[in-house]
Amino acid sequence: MTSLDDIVQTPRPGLVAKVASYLREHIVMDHFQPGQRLPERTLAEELQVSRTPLREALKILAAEGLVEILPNRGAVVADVSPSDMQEKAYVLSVLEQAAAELACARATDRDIAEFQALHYEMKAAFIRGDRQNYFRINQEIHNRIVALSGNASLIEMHGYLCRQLYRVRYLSNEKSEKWTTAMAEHEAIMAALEARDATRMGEELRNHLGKTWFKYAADHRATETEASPRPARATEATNTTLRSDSSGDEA
Amino acid sequence: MTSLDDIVQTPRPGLVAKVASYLREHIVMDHFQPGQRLPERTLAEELQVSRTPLREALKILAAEGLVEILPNRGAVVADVSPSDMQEKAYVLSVLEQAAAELACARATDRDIAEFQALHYEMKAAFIRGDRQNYFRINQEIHNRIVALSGNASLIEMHGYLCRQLYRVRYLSNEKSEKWTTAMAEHEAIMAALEARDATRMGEELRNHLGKTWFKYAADHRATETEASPRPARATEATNTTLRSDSSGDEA
DNA sequence: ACCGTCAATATGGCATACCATACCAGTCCC
DNA sequence: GGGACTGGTATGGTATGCCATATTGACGGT
Repeated sequence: MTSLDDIVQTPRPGLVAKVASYLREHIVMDHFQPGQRLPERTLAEELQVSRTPLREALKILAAEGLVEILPNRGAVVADVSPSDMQEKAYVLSVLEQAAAELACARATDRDIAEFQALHYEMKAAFIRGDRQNYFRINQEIHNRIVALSGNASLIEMHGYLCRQLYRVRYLSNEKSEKWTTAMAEHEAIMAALEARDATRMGEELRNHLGKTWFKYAADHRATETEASPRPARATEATNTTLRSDSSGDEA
Repeated sequence: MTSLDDIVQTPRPGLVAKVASYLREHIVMDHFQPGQRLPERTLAEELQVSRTPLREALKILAAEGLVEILPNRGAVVADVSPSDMQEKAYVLSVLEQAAAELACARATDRDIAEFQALHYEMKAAFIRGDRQNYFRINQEIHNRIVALSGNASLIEMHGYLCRQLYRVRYLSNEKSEKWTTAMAEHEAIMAALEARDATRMGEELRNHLGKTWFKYAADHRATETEASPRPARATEATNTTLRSDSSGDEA
């Protein structure tokens, strides 16, 4: 009970919210293996919380599709099959297309300038071969397009899908050799935005996402047989992380 | 509030799932006023369950957007503003458009025949002035189109939005005088499906939904002033939710 | 030797008790 | 007389204990 005081320093957002954020983060960042069990007692002990907030957090994550709760058998990290992936990716592309159309109409010159800046930042990372930053900026651009749509529901559902796809999206980025074409598509998207051609931008974006995920599917099928190399408990270092952050996410 | 006992006899799918379904049903069917508080103890007593499963159910419903949980202040039935409504409806139209395109490609002759049957059933209800059945069959048709898309994620998100819109959707149906045009639009949708013209069907459907919701907005603004059967407090508390959206970047 | 069944243990589900916080009312001081 | 502060009460948040169920390993029968 020593470290409980550390937690209680930020009693504002509620414990379950913290636990949920923490688990969400780790699942999304692929620190937990898909299919891995999440036993309540041990996890609760590791996180230094009791089972009740943990259970409620798991219910939230289940509603978000990140974990699966099997009746009387506990929670496991959601295992998203490649076909699920493709379906989700399709919906994602539809949403982003719609977002692009809205964003095109709403974007100020200032917004477009910011997109251009991000775009060239990403291009820089691309040229340097800096996949980490490329990936991050890429995500940022997509998120901003959706944010610019101004449609809260659209933003919410986009986030929902992104969380489920983040893990594999990242891995896909690590592997793919088709960086170059993806970059070219981004150029086209930017051009459409600058021209404020909503329809074209939507189509380019949807096409871009479609290709990206088709590519992923190919990569995945290739490596599927030799997967699951590590059992990976991956639950150390937890005690410090839970309480310190999560005061304000956002941005 | 009596019927939970029937449910509680079967401990099969878990109590929280039952409580969640029960509350979801009642919220969606407009048996609870938007903004109405859901005090844990009294509700738990009424439902003959303890607070723990009720709390977990509320967390699920919060993740589904049907209730709002205010930190340290409890849960209230989500109050969806007209602008929220329109945003959600827009996303709904986008999803159904996409679903229609997929469905057009996948529908068998048998499926199309079934749609025609439903369509004429609906037309019958229309002519009889039977709004109840008209509404039900209408929903059924839309749901089947989405189901036919074969995309589980699309179906899921469509259901998610429908639950949030059901209440007002129903009320809108009760009031609107534009039945006739809606019926005509359905005719056009059917025609496109029969012709297996995916693009046209998508556009017709999206247009149809767009009009429906525009119409709703007009109706709602007209009756908004006199539409408070209850004092409807808790309208002030909408700004601070514990929900942490906007995760998708940052490493 | 193998399969089926039973029991033991581990784990999730639910209830309840306790604690923290927010809201409200009453009083006291300015 | 009004405003601010403080104590009480109502309500949500968290912890824990007990019960139900599922899984697994061992033993006995075929």
